[in-house]
Amino acid sequence: MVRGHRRKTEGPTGLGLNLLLAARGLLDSEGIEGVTIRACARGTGVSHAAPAKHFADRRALLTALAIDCMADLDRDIQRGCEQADETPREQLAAIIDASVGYALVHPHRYRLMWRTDLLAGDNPELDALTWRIFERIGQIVDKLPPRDGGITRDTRIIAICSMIHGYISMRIDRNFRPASDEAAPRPRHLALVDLLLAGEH
Amino acid sequence: MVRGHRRKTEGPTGLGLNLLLAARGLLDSEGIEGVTIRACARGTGVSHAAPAKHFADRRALLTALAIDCMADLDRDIQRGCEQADETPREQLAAIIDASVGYALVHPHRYRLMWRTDLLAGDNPELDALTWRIFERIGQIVDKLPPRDGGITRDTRIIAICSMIHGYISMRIDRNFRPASDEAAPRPRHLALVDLLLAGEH
DNA sequence: GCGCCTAGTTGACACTGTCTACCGCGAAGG
DNA sequence: CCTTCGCGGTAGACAGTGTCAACTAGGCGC
Repeated sequence: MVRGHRRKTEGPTGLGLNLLLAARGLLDSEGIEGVTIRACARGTGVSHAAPAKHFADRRALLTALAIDCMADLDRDIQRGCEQADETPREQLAAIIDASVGYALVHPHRYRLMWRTDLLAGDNPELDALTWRIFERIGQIVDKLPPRDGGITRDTRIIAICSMIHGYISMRIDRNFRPASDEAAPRPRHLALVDLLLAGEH
Repeated sequence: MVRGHRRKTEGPTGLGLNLLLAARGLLDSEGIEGVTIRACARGTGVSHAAPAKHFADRRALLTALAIDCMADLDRDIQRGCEQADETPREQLAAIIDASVGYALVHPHRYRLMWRTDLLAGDNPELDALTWRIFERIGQIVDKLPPRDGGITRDTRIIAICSMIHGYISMRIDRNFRPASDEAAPRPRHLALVDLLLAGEH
């Protein structure tokens, strides 16, 4: 499968890395359905069964790819947060802005990351990355005044994540009224910040 | 393809209907990947190429199935709304409750409905159903006091839909912290109502 | 009765993931 | 230096898949 001893927790090496590169290209150009083991093999100039030596099956390949993408997204978010003001509102806006931006530029990547039905079920690495992003939201929640009514920190995090994720998903999947969104004067996703922070001050 | 004259706008008939039934069964038991043309044909006791006479390709089959499911969901939502109080809060809670309920009982159906990348791109029937659900939210927004800050009606609708859809998607795809949700004392999705309506009164 | 069209049939093709058997080569051990 | 062994690659096969083409039974209009 993969060489036994490798320093630390490092991704695939050699051909495995090239396969992932090819997979990413296919994902961007043809969508998830286009990421096939054989197509990756062709794109790397290697026989159709070679990838099996690096990825147990297609799930494993897609999972590795999803981890890559999730790490990318997390990096984008981090960069955005660093360049923004420290206030909760600006931090939240930065996260939303970075996420929406990433998803609109790489829709297939965003879709893949969350399609856990296509990925390996038990995946600590992906879970850790997801948790990191959630926790960024958690830090924002912590800066907000506490809420009454038995609404827990977790619930507030989930609510924010849900709205962001739902908005992005529906944008990507074109579920909104025809182009009612793309043409908005001020990017609509920034209005979400106002709505999320309503009644918080 | 389909018989020329049919009264009004009616779904497939005869074998086409049985194929859809088989498809729904496969969707529920094996997920989207399991809904294959040949499996539907087998389940209906017909040759592997027969479905082509009723559905141009797999997309068309999945699209018809998605329309069925969306109509189901809409019916559930309607029933929920009718049994609830007229207040915006109760109406919104009813919509969320019905949607979450439907999605948790039929996760694959809910997933399929929104995977427009798998469905036929141009689909007025599905669009109309989606719009109907959106508009139910719109009616609730209309009952709320107006908001300042250049937040349009559309934006408010989109925000609410986004949170609901995002929450459901992440529940279905198990993206939340391990089971942190299923065990909540009061169903967490009802807390979303409070958060969505924060600062609205 | 004659066509013709509809809805089904079988068969084929290219593609997929996955399994098996093979093989070459470099490193380890004696 | 020679042997052995396993890693990373190869080709080939198998069961699926969607889709297309050719064929056929049967009912309808004329």
